Amino acid sequence: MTETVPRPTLEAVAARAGVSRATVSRVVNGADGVREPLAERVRRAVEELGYVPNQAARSLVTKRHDAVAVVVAEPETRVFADPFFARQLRGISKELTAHDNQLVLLLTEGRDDHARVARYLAGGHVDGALVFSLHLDDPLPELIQRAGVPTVFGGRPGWSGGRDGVVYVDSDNRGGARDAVRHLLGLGRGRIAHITGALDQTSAVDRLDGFRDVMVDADPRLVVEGDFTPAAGERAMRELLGRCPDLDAVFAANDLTAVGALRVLREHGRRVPDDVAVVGFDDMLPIAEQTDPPLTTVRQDIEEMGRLMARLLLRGLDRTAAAPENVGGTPSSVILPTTLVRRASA
Amino acid sequence: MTETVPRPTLEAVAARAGVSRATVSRVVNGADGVREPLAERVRRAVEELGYVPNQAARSLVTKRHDAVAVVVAEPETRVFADPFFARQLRGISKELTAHDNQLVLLLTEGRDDHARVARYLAGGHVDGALVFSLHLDDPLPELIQRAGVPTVFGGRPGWSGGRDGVVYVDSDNRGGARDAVRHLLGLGRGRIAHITGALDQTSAVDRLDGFRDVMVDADPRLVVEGDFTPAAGERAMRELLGRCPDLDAVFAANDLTAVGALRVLREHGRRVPDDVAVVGFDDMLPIAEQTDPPLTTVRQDIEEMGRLMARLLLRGLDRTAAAPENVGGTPSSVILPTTLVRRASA
DNA sequence: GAGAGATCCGAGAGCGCTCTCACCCCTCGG
DNA sequence: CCGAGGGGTGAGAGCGCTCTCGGATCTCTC
Repeated sequence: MTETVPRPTLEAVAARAGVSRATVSRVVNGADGVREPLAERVRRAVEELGYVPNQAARSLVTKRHDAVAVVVAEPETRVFADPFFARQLRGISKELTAHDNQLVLLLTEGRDDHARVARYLAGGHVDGALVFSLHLDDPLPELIQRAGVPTVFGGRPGWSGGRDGVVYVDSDNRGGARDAVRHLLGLGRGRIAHITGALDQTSAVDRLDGFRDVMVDADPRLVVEGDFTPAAGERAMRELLGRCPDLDAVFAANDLTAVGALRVLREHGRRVPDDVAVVGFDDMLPIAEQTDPPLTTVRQDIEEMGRLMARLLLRGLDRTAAAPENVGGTPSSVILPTTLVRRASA
Repeated sequence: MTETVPRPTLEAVAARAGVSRATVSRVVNGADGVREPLAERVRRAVEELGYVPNQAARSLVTKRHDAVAVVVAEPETRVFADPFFARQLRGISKELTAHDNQLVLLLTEGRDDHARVARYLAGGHVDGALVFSLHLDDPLPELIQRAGVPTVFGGRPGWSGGRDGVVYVDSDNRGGARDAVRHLLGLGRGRIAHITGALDQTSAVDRLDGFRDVMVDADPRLVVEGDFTPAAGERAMRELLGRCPDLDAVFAANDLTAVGALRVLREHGRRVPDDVAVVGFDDMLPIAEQTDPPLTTVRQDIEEMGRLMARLLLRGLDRTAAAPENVGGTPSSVILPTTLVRRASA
């Protein structure tokens, strides 16, 4: 299991190179102002001793950690079942790595865990936080704000906290939903149903709003609440078929929901898209391509969302102060556009 | 974006409570030896000032971080595509959280990144590391060992490093494979093919060995190399059908591979299991249940593997020294049993 | 009621690093 | 050839915490 060995300190390197700690520090941190022969001697000493700076000591004085926490405020079962998260995480990871920042993943294990997370953030382990998938009644943003940790949210938090400094990255959920429904209308469909996502999340609410924007006086029985899972899609679809057997289109709050809906439609012998057209949301690959028929859906660039979240945070931390695009001071929220992807289901 | 505010220090709390730093430290760390009225005063001061200990300062002296790195030595595309990883991570996360340890996720972005990871581990950010999904030629274990970080591997590393202290958690891949093939034999199948996993990983090699244990003199044309992906499953299945149209069973190195194989079998009009029986490996839910027909497969408890990895590491770090099961000194590797799950495909 | 022993608390050193500031030496202009 | 100026280097303080150790206080016991 490889035992831990006492590491050489700056002091040791200094002694070996016959210089002061300050000089070694300068060389190690790439500051100039050390003449070449000396610098070389220091580098050799570092090499020979296998010196690696102690981060704890360093952060103690610099108050920087070069680490960012990613908080997923979701029951973990969902986190991993939903590829959405993975994509976003990937974007984040790329961006952070590019700026030499570490990613500290904080998974919450149920509600009580929020306090633990807040404690961790307040403990000064990380320079900032990226928070995902908040629910409306979630105490986390409140706690984080109190902890005073710079934060960027993924998805518009349904909460303003009285402060206007809340920064988030979101897709244009409402606009995307409108596009989806308009597309169905354009196909000549009139009885369009909507299976919502979990309505305690703003993304679900926004998509529902988009649906209603277009279907101003839709039959209320055509809207059924879901929760973004395939299981909910199935349940909701069954309910819809029972209530309104004459429906000719379904706009599902996401692709997973659509998958569930497709399954039930097939079960009931409804042909897609001939009898019922189906549109999803997310363009979650490869799922969206492999359904039968392949799913028409609203694409959002999830990885880009992640990347952007990280970039906004780092910018706020002055990490990329030198970057050319970094004019204009404090970062503000970003809404990414969506695009309709036509496949066979609608 | 919530600006960072100077945090109160131990000193401040001590001043407010009218005691020494030492006393506050004792109270905060739950050490006994502080009389109740005083302790209460300290707790109030902590509360009022919103004091949270500075971790950097703390680790500087204790040399503990209560954090563990999880290193995934896999091109990230695969990491997230494969639910395997998610399960294991979940087990790890649970166990770590239960012992108040943080999970630091290190994703490697290509080969060069190994150096970055090694540097991070050597930097003394974490108390130990959990490393996954190694490939045979991977330089990472070597680097990690040199960094002197206690480590537990997920899956037997195909590398011993000359030291015998390597600890890992693995499934009984070879035994599981034997069970799968014997099951097919028991079904009266004689022409059993095997689609391997990525043969630069020990799990794939072990499963192949298990296959050969039972099919001692199998037609070598019945073994095709894959890489654990559905795409490879399709390709390999096509090749197999071309080479040996008379095959009557397939043992796939994992469920994803089996999914690909099933697709191609259907395409070619072979009925499963009537014409060709198929067995997978992993019992990856829900995939394994939702294939058509539902997949017979070899189950391994992936989450438990993760949990166990974390437990072994923490034990090695003396975190759980008081735990009753913790007799017997240095932890050693664990091989978890597998079980055959019979569904419809074989 | 006094001494021994246990208990509680505070002073202070030190973890490994960064960063300021003062000092030294080297160079160059007059 | 001497003094001013500037760049290179080192001394030392201090980041916020833990932990040892000695002294003060308390509790018994006879």
